[in-house]
Amino acid sequence: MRRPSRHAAPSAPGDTTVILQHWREAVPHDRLAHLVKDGTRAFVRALSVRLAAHGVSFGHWTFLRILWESNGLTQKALSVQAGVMEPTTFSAVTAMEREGYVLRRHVPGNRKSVHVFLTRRGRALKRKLVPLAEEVNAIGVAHVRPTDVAIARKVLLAIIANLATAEAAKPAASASSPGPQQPSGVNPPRQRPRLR
Amino acid sequence: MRRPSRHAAPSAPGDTTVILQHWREAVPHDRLAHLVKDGTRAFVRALSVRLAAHGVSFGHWTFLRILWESNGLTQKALSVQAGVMEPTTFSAVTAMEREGYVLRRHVPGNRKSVHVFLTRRGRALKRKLVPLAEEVNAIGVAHVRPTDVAIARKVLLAIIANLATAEAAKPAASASSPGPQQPSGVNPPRQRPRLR
DNA sequence: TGCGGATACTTAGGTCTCTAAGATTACGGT
DNA sequence: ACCGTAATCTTAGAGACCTAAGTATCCGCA
Repeated sequence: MRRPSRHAAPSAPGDTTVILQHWREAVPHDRLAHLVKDGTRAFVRALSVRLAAHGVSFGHWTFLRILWESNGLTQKALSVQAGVMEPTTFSAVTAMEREGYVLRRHVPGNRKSVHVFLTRRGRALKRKLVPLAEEVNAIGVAHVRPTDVAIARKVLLAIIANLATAEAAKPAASASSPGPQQPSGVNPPRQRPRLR
Repeated sequence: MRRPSRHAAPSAPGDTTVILQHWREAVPHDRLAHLVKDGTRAFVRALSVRLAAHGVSFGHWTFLRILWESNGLTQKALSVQAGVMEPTTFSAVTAMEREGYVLRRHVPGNRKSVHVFLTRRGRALKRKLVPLAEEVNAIGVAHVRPTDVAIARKVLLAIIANLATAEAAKPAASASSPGPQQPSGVNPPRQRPRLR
C-alpha cells in the first residue's frame, strides 16, 4: 500500500540537499529540538514504509516489539513500557486484535486488568519485522563513528532526564533560574508514562 | 487551556527514574530510534506546556517561528520550511487565521499562490514565545558538554541525511547490501518536504 | 464486613501529521 | 494563441498521540 512514484519533477533544484545545507549552516543554538524532531521523522518514515510492505503500521510495531519480549502484559503495563497513555494503548490493542495479532484476556483472579497475548500470527511477525528495524538503524548510523553515536545517545538521555526532572519539579513555571538539573530521583515525578 | 495539576499520586515508586534506569542499561544497539523519538517527545511536551500558558499550540509555534523570520511566504514555501506536507500547513494556517495571528493574501500578479502574513498580534507573540523555546533548550542541554552537544547534532544530521538519501535511492527495498550512503546529491530526492 | 480511595479500562473529543485525490491557476512549447 | 503539464491550494479521510471524564474493580483499613 505504497506507491510514491508519481510525477518525477525534473525541477527540484536539490530539495533534500538544499535543506541539508541549511541545517549545517544556519543552525546556531536552540534548533537542537528541531533537529531531534527531524531525526524522529526520518526514522519513523523509514521504518513505516518498510513495515507497510508487510501490512503493519508503525503504531502497531511499537507494541508488538514489547509483546515479543514480554507476552501477556496488561494494557497498563504495555502503556508504561511504550511510554504512551492508556487510551493510545487501548486503541492500538483494539486495532491489533481486529487484525488478529493479539488477544485480550482476563486472568482468573482478576476481572479488572486486561492482559494482551500474541496470537501465532502476531508472534510470527517478529522474524520478519525486526530485521527491518535493524536495517533502518544501520542505515541511519552508517559512516558515523560508534563513539559519536554513543555520545549522541548520552546527550539524548541527558536531555530526556533534564526535561523530565524539570517537568516533575515545576509543572508550569517560567524563566529565571534554570538551576541544577541532576536527576534527583526524589521528587514524585508526575505519574506520566513518559519515555521507555 | 491547560491545567496539568490533578491527583498528586504519592504512590509512583520512581516512575521516571526507573524508566531512565532502563534506558541506561538495556539499551544495546538499535533502540537509538526510540531514544530519538523520546527526545522529541520530551522537547515537544516541555515546549507545549509553556506555549499553552500563552494560548499557543505547539503546531502553531512551528509556523510562527518561520513567519517571524520570513513574513509573507506562500503556503507552499511555508510547508517546505516547516518540513511538513501542504495539508498540514493548510490547516495550521487556517487555524492561525481564525485566531488572528495571520492573514491570507494574494499578490497582484498571481491568483494561485497564497501568501501568509503576520498580523500585529502574530508578530507580537515573538517577544513572548521565543524565550520559552530558549528556556526549554537550555534546560535540555544543561550540564551537557557543548562538545558533546555538537557531536550529537552532527550525528543527528548524519542520520537524517543517510535516511533521506536511502529513501531517495530506493523508495521501498528490503535487506541485503546497505551500500555506501554518501549524500550524493545526484538522485532526484523525491519531492517530499522532509526536514528543515 | 463494608466502605472509600486507588487502579485499570473505556469513551469522547481534539491536535498534528500524513496520503490520496479534486479544483484552479500558471507557464512553456508548438 | 492554445493546450497540456506542472504547481498550488483544498478537501477528505486516516492514524497516532493526548487530556478529560466516565465506569468498573480491587484492596486496605476501620
